[in-house]
Amino acid sequence: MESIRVLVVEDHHVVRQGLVALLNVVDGLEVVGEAADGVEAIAQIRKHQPDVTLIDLRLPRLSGVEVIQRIRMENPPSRFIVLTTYDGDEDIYRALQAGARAYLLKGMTTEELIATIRTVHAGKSHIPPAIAQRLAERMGTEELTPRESDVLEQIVHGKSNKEIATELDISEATVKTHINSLLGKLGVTDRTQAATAAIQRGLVTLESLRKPKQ
Amino acid sequence: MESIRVLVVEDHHVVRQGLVALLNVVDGLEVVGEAADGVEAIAQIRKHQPDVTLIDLRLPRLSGVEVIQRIRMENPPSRFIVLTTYDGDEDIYRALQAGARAYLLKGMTTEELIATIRTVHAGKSHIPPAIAQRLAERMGTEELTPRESDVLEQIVHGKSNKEIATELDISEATVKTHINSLLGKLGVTDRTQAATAAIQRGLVTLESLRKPKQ
DNA sequence: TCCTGAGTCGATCAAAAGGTGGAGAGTGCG
DNA sequence: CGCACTCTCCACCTTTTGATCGACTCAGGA
Repeated sequence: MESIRVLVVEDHHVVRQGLVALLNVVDGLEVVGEAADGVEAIAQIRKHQPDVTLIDLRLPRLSGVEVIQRIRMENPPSRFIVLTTYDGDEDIYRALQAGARAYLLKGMTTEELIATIRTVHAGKSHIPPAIAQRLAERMGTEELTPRESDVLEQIVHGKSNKEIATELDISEATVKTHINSLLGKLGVTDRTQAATAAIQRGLVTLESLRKPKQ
Repeated sequence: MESIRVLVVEDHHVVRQGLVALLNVVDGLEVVGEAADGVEAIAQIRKHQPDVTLIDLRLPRLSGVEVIQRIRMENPPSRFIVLTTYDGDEDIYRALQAGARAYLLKGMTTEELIATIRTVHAGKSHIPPAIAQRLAERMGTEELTPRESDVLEQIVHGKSNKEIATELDISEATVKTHINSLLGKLGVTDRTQAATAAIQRGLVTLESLRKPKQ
């Protein structure tokens, strides 16, 4: 019988090694390649045409979501299992939208990992109940408009309404309008809750907090 | 020549396997044990008396910092290398205070890992420049009092001053006093900045945001 | 004992934030 | 074209927040 051909995409060296080491001793699985960033991942997928790709979402150069989107456009049969430590809901959401078939946390057991690879290879999906639930909750919520997202980002960065107005080159009244709207959509009552909700959901990355620009 | 005896403490299965697999092929290193949580870690350290312990800070049952503290009290020669994906500054700070000799990010290369193990085994310390810098910045900042920390936690949870007063059973005036004080200590100007700063520095965990209590 | 730091509270005031309603301009779509 | 949506802005109002005084208690250390 044919082995399932697996590609591992993960930037953390130690984790990647761990995955490869784990998978290589399993019968019926074969690791055909590794990649440490998004660009490399695309090259490897094109080259090896793996049955299943294990992919981290946080990757240098090109995010996991982008990799999935690009590959899905050119080669439908490729299947993705998203692997992450634990970020926000937003990433999960986008990855599944992009066409990932499964989502695994890095705390999983070896058995879960292997079972999921087999499930996905068989053409089925696998979403942990805890994640499925949060995803369902998210479904009911409205999307923020681009401008509202801009404002939210500024809020997370600790800007006052006046500062946001200056930054985005609009009036303070408009800032208030957007805030009022986004508070409602996020289901919160003030900017502090909006900020923590945004961080929690992965709408804004924690890294971006450290650096003032980009 | 004798091998350096290493213990690996890490709850994420995949990462632990990766570390063990990496270390076992290195000459002069020997992995004498593994542990997946803090309690197990203490048992293993007592049993195997490793030269160097690689330890994650986020562990079930007993945190990495607590493990280091307890072991340091009973057996001075044990040496610790803290390993983490990337949390806040606060954890790094406490781990180093507790007696850790080095701090490594999971994105490190195999070479860095091995070199650090050798360095630490030789009795020296190894702190990456980026972390050393942030640590230095932190030194200048004042510590929050226990009560201020309570208030900050409530702020991060999106509570208003009135709600905080009720929650902590003090008057709103007192809440304001504490907030005024902690804003100064954190070097920020409003509660939203305080909230993001707290999350960033690891003063409050993101997990605690999801669950209302505990 | 005196002093310090922490915690508590009050009053007052200015600034910021949030809530509501309305309203015009632009875009894209059926 | 008409409709929906977004973005923009204004006015008015209430509530919240933050800043700055001062003051009392309590515990612990010099």
